[in-house]
Amino acid sequence: MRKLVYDLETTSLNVHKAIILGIAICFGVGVAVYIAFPNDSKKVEQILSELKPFFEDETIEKVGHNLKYDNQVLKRYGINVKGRLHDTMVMSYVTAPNRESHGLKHLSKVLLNYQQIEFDDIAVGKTKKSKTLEGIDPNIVKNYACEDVDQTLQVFNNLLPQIKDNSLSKVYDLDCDLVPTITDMEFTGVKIDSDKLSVIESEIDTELSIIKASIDQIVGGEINLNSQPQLNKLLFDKFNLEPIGDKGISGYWSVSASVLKRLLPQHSIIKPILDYKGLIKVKTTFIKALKKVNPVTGRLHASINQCITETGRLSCSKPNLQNIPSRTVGKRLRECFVASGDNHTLIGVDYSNIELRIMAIISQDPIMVNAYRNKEDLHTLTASKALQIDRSMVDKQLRNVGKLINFGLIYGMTAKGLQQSLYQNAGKEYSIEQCQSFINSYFELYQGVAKCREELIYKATVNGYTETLFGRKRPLQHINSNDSFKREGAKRLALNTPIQGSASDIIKMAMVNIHNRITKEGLQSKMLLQVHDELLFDVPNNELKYMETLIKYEMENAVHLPIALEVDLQTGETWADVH
DNA sequence: TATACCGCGTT
DNA sequence: GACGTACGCGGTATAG
Repeated sequence: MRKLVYDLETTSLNVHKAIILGIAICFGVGVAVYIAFPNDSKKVEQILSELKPFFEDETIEKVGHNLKYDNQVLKRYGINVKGRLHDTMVMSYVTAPNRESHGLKHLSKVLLNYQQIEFDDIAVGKTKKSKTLEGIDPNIVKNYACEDVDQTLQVFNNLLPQIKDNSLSKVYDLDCDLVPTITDMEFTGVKIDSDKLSVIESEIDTELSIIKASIDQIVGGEINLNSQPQLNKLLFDKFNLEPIGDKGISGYWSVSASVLKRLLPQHSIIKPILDYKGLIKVKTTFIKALKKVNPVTGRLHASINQCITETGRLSCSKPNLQNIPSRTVGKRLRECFVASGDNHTLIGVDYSNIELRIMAIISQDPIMVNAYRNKEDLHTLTASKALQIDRSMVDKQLRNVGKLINFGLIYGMTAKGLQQSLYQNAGKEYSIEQCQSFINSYFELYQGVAKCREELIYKATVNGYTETLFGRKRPLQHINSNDSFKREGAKRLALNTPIQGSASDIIKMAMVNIHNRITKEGLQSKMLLQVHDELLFDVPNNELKYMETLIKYEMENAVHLPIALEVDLQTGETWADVH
């Protein structure tokens, strides 16, 4: 099999503006070819069109570092890279998700003991952020680019045996298959209704100034509500409120929302402060984020990161679209995520209770498995058993308590954690003892889960890592620590990571299969976002019915497990309509 | 200007 | 003494 190892040097990390300065290519273990492109888009296009057949040859394996980036640049020049992909960043990630860096230079240093030329040493620019290779002597760029290609191939050869020896091939292949999917998602971006965004912003501005005025009046002067020291002075010195909770490392009392809520009865200023904090967060974080629309494409292109989390989940940044409000005051912002045109519709699909189902599958707990097979309501069942009441007595509120206990299980709950969760999310005040008894009753009901937890912890203790259903491994350095706090933390991860990570593996499989079908069948539909157990699509209306069936099928059948997976699918004009 | 800490949005 | 997973990112405070 022939291998094409390649690396591009561009003037900007923003792929929609990227101008190629250099490209180094090496066919297998051979001679590196370096081509310097002048800052001349015609010339770039001409040379790239000559290289196109190699990139698009299905029989040539491709090796690169962070190919999501390079392939996106190539895509912009009309090249759709085909053939088996190998990505050394992904290799680093699956072999050691906790590695301090997955950067090529770091890998080269720690795996091959080679010190590469640093970008900062050859690039020019005033600040670290604005450094660029533009205008640099082509010979210098050449050495830099060729070194990257050389080291990429060496890192590849170094890590490939590790993947095979540690049975990581399955998740490695999965993550490689996902690269083109994510490349396309980033490239596509999402359409934002900027007019609606402006309307929402001005409404929030108005409300903010009203609240701010009333606060200033009560205070009798200006105060910065974002400042913990200033709020401490105001509340605990000037107004003499009784502090709740504890001081942080900084020496100030916490003034977080949960603390402020408990201070509500003490002073009339607390309510407007809470309102202000909620709104200012929406303005400074989320509205600001949605304004980062790319002027060239007119769409919002976030970074979807594949090699960050230790569980195998994706993350999202610049901006983070995985934490746009869905329940709190800013949830209206989801109305600004719209279909790409008049004849397009959004489809939102989420797995229902995927993590709990995986818990049932991993543990093979008979009560839990039966509940799912018989389509019983697990939250109600949990509530009745944990609270030791008859099932007919479980109302909506108590069902919610059951739900929170079920969630607590996944996170490795302690009595204290459960107490806080029940107070914050359900407004229920239980004693530590009561919460401990809930947990005890819980594990009495789900004995298979209790046993499974012990086994997972034992396995982690022996192996030094925990793993997902599909073999993705997460090292747990502290699992045998003498420090009980660290050790207990690692024990929670020994349970949580298989659940969270397996769910993530499954949605990744679904994403790959859906993307493959869209590509192979020549469909115009686009996958836009992934939010851990949820996918968002933009589809032309003439594909709507077909895509609904396709997506539902591929998500529910991504993998066949002892308990069936179910998804909820919705269609609509905006993200708010489909969630 | 860079870093630490706090706080908070999602799952 | 900490006491629920996984993140990204905004702000202030502080040190350089």
